[in-house]
Amino acid sequence: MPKISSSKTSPLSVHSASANEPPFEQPCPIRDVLNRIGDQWSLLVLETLYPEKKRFNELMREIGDISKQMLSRTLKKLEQDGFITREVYPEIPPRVEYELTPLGHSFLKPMRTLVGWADDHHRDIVNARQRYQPAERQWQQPK
Amino acid sequence: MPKISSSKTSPLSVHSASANEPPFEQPCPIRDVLNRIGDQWSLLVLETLYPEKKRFNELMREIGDISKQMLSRTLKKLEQDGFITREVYPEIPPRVEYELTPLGHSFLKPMRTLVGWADDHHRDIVNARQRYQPAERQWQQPK
DNA sequence: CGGAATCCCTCCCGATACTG
DNA sequence: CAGTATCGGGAGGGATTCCG
Repeated sequence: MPKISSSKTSPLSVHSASANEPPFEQPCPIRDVLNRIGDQWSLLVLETLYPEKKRFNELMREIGDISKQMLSRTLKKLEQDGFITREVYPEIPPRVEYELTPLGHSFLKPMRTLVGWADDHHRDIVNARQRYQPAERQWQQPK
Repeated sequence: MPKISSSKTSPLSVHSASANEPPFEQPCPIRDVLNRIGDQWSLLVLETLYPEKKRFNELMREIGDISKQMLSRTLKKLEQDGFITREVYPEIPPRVEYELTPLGHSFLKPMRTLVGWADDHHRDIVNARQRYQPAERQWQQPK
């Protein structure tokens, strides 16, 4: 079983390295991956990019409630990590297309396993939350 | 295919509701789930809890670099969502045991699919990052 | 059209101290 | 032992503006 924990003493903090010091070896693969796709938008962008390449504004429209900034940031991160490619066409007006790489495609499978689970069990989770009582913790709500 | 996007106009923000207004229906299951397990510690705690129940300080020791506060918070969230149970033994000194629920166990499978993928492809990602050049973005680094 | 720069604000999370 | 209260820094992310 692959490890999730950090290696020994090293903190797991995946501080994105400064510009001139690229992130080299991460102590833990899964943490590293999660810190990329665990954000608000990455999964959604990857899914939207399937199956065919799309342009920036296409993605904006299809996703609907993402800001330009976040779409831009997300795309750049995904490109950096090799999940997607970015192709610029020297036209007026400019056109930029994003497309899944083989790595990106291969990621869709485990991702969908997780998405499927989430979909199947979301009701259970919501129900659990509603049933949840702060329990026998005997302190009072502060104020 | 289960949807990832938000439903229509509703923002995806999964603002944890205020204390007296529990989070009812989330617009998107996968987002909801990701916002729980996408944090720094949840996956690690779940994995550490497998296969047998463990006590608070056991978890502290095994994980190693988690603070008491974050362990406490993480456990509470996982308990709320029905991934784990919390059992308090009225002893001196106190003893509290955490254990995976069936829901928690069932989550381990898709989770490991993802972990496995991360493990298999982490090298590719690291390599992609190293190869990455800011590319043909034609503006100059601001200072 | 496809971004980048800036502002700002909200969580996340660590460190510490205190409690039953 | 098993937490909670509190403080505070920093990352995440929305809105807007500017620029090629």
